[in-house]
Amino acid sequence: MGRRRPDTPTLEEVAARAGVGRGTVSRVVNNAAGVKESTRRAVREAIAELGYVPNLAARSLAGRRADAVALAMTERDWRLFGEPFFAETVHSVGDALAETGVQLLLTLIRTDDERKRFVEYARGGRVDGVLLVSVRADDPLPDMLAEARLPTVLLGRRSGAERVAYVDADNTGGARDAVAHLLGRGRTAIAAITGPLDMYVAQCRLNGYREALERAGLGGGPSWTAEGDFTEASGRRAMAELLARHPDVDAVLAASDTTAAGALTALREAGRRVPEDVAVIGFDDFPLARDTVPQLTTVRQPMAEMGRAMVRLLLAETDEHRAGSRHVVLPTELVIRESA
Amino acid sequence: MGRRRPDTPTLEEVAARAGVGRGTVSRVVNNAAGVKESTRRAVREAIAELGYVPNLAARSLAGRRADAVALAMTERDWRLFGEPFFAETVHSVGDALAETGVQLLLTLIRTDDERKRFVEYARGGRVDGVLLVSVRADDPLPDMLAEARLPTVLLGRRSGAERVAYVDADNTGGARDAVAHLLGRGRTAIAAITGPLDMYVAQCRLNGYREALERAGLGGGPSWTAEGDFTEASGRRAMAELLARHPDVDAVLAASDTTAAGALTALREAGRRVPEDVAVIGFDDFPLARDTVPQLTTVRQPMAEMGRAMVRLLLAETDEHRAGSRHVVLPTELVIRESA
DNA sequence: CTGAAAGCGCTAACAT
DNA sequence: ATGTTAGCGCTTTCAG
Repeated sequence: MGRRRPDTPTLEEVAARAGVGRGTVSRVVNNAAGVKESTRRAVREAIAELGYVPNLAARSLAGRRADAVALAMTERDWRLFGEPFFAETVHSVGDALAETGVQLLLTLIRTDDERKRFVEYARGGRVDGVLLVSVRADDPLPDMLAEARLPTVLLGRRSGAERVAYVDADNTGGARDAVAHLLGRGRTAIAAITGPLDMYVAQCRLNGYREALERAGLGGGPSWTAEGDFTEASGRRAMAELLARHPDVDAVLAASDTTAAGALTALREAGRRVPEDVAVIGFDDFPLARDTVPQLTTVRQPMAEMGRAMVRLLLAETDEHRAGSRHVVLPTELVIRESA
Repeated sequence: MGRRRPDTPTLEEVAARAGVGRGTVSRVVNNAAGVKESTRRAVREAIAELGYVPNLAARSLAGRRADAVALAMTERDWRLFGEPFFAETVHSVGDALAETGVQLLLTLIRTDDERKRFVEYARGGRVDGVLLVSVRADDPLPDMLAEARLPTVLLGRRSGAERVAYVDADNTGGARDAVAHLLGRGRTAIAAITGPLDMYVAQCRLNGYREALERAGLGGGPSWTAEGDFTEASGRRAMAELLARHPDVDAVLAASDTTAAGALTALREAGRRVPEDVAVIGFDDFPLARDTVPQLTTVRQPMAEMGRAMVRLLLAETDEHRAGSRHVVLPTELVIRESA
């Protein structure tokens, strides 16, 4: 056996010190019912005196939870790291987890090798489950995890027929509402800057955009959309393209806050006024964007609820409760700041 | 005991299937020497057939490494998440770790409660060590970890008398070189936008700036410096302040790439030309900034080496090798793109 | 309400 | 070269 840390007291030592059995100490540590208050206090005292901290490896091994969940993201989405969407996701999941005493572990997966290693890590019992953020439709990771029978929850579906548990917003409805709003304000030359079209979320928003236009008998055609990747730079580039193709554009639906910010820059560079001349609506509505472009109309995703829902689904899978549906779609909300 | 996963084979089952003892299987799994090639192959086969994956909790408990290290960051530095510096750090640490088969876990620590929980998690034996990024001078976390005798390595010192193992760049020297370069180009009205002055890295860069000026007999005075926080927004604001105080400024040393980008924006807004009119030097030199402001002169930190050094120090502490110094200061390098 | 005892799956020493 | 054995520290029945 490897060296032990002689400065790390064990449950047994606490028990000896408190003059009780190990089982009792275990019960106290885990806040289990059925321990006389005086005993409980004595044990607590011994714990404090010895500076006892439970060995988590032993605890996992003995069969309880790992008390940790992983939030994994793949390399292609690495830039999400800098996006408010990701920051907000981590925050909301962290908040939801805080109450449960579960440690949140972020992992970045870049190569297939790392993908494999991560699955082994997870299968090894070091996490209770895995949260996956905005996975590409062709990413094998969710299936690898499912095959390993690991509780998994996706933020964002990979397709309309997603079988892994997921939490998503009503992207189609949100886009439809946004375009309907613009139409209601008299805009008719409405363009769209999409997200990466190999992501279902981007397809949904594009569909919502098209549906709203079709209902108004205004089919836009492919030249009215440009693909971006949620970043500001892509929004700027896409807007420039759209302006070149359609100088008469009078409104734009952008894939995200950040994309919208990029679009605004391009519009200003082209000497267009926002929103008088061209109205812009973006998805997300994060504080960052709100500060930067206060006049922006946005479609809000209920981030806090999404985090809560993800954690709820994951814990349900962990407990094998199967409590309710494994799929959650939350409503979006149009946030109007200024007449568009 | 809680439910076991009947679909998760154990070492023992592999041993039975391969017709060998558990010890042999363990040796094969851990690539230990001293196993006949034919046996090794037989065991590998059994492993594949059963889909065996080692239980990491059991492995840790039995005394070996946790095969994971945590990279922790505190809430105040949350915005670093979006900064290339942080992304680059994670990448370089990830690369250095990839060769060793150790899982990198990122953890965000927001409250004192989470700080405590994280220390318990780490003390619980779930990580071999902790990497800390740009800690504030007054953060208790490093000391909490040291007290728990957990291998810890800081990226960036908290002070000149740092006792915890660290990796840092020669910030004073880098700033001095940068200012010397500017002086050599005939610039004399040189301002500085610093990082948060409760961070040692910011103090060092400020000192380097002052030293270089003093050597040239050009003491700047406090009105020539403005404090930022490494973000672009702070750089823009600080530059505006400096311009208001000293319209005759002809060069600026910025705390980071990103800060420099903000300063450039402010300069452009004020109608100044860069670098003809005002030369700007930023720290870091990341691809992002290079793309955005190609004419920027920068002081480069050797990120890849920093990652390697952090991992090396951490593993040395883990192995109790105490191989060499626990403190590493790497040289910076002035990257000149255009005459300043 | 509490103590004793049986593992959890693995590693590392010790035999063979 | 390989099998056997003794724990690692904890949770959880099962008796008292």
